[in-house]
Amino acid sequence: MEDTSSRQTRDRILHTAAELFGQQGYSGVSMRRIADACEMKAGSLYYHFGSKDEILSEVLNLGISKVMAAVSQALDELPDTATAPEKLRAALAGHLRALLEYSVFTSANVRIFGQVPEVVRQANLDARRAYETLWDELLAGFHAGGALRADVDPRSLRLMVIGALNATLEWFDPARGDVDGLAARYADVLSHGVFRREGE
Amino acid sequence: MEDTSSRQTRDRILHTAAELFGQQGYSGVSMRRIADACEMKAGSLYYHFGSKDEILSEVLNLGISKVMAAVSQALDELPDTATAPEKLRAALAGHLRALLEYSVFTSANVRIFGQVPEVVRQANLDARRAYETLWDELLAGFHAGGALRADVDPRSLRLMVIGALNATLEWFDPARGDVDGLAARYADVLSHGVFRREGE
DNA sequence: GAATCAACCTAACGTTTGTTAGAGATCAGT
DNA sequence: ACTGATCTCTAACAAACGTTAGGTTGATTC
Repeated sequence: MEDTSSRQTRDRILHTAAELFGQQGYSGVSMRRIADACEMKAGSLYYHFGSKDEILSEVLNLGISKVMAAVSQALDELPDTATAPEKLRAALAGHLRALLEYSVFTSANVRIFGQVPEVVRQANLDARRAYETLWDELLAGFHAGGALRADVDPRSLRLMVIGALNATLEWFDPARGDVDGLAARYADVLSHGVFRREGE
Repeated sequence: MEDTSSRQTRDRILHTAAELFGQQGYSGVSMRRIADACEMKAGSLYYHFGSKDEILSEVLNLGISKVMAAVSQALDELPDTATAPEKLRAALAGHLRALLEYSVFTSANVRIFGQVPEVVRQANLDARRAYETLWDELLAGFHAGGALRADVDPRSLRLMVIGALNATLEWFDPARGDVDGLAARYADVLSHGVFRREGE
């Protein structure tokens, strides 16, 4: 990735568009608003992108690749001796950091994917499936290793976990709370449940 | 609530708008599209509603009141002898039934609340707070009764639970799965966690 | 049967939408 | 100083937007 001035404005457009899409929805944001926020005119956007859909598509794809990289890295940094609960917590933290801390693309993806034109949604599905596979393999490892309870389906668990994480976007403010602490609490509840055990 | 013919088309407009808003976002749906789906002309909508925002506002408020009624009823139908896990499961089932099975208003609310004009969001906040209080009281009851683990904060738990439930909207298809079963699995994971206990 | 009313339609308003063509600006290489 | 490429602007296009005023319809009331 070269770092020309053209590339910089291109990135700025994508970053701005992701922010606005996440706040107001796809149709709620016009090309002129994006251009305004980039201190440009609407027509100039078309030098860098062929259409509004093309911006959206790139925003969505970036969203998945960022969160996928974050989770992969979090898992890679773990020692080989890490237990299943430790791996789970690391993966949660990776996902939450991308979602809440540094990736407007990931948060935009989560927020607007459901209301995006069919064509663009299709173009994002491959990336999404790859990310889901990452999780499925992690959870399948837990399952195969006997760490998971036998009556917990790994695939359903993936949907539940990722869903629960994505929902934090609606209320968690990273400026007022610690993301890693949040991940730890989620991992704890998921691992051990919320109710006191008998005999405690 | 009288059942005049005017009231019926009014309800039809609200129902249709909720469906479309949930699928395409608020700005993604025009008055003409709503009117089309209702077999009317756009201008006629203004006989029943003062503006598009007014439709949206009513959709959002209906969404909360429906899910609140569903959870209240699910809890009321429980015998007084019900345990904390049983109450939790009943509340989850009520929320999920409204969200996934019969209330397009609730699902629309969950999907678009984050990207709605400021004024309309404010107008929905009172209802939302009332619903949150319902959950807070339930969980505070668990806490006071000693059912909850001491290191689990009831308020954080509420955010986690409702978020996890709302996220099912993105993948669960009520035509292909059993909502009560889903609620049972969620309640089970939340209650006891996903990992095998030592000594099992 | 004339008058009244609720419910809907028609036709238009001013604005905003995504997009395009072509004209300017900026700057590096010669 | 000139050329060419790169980047942005201006100005406009047709279409769609939310909204409104006034007319048409069919049923109800006197």
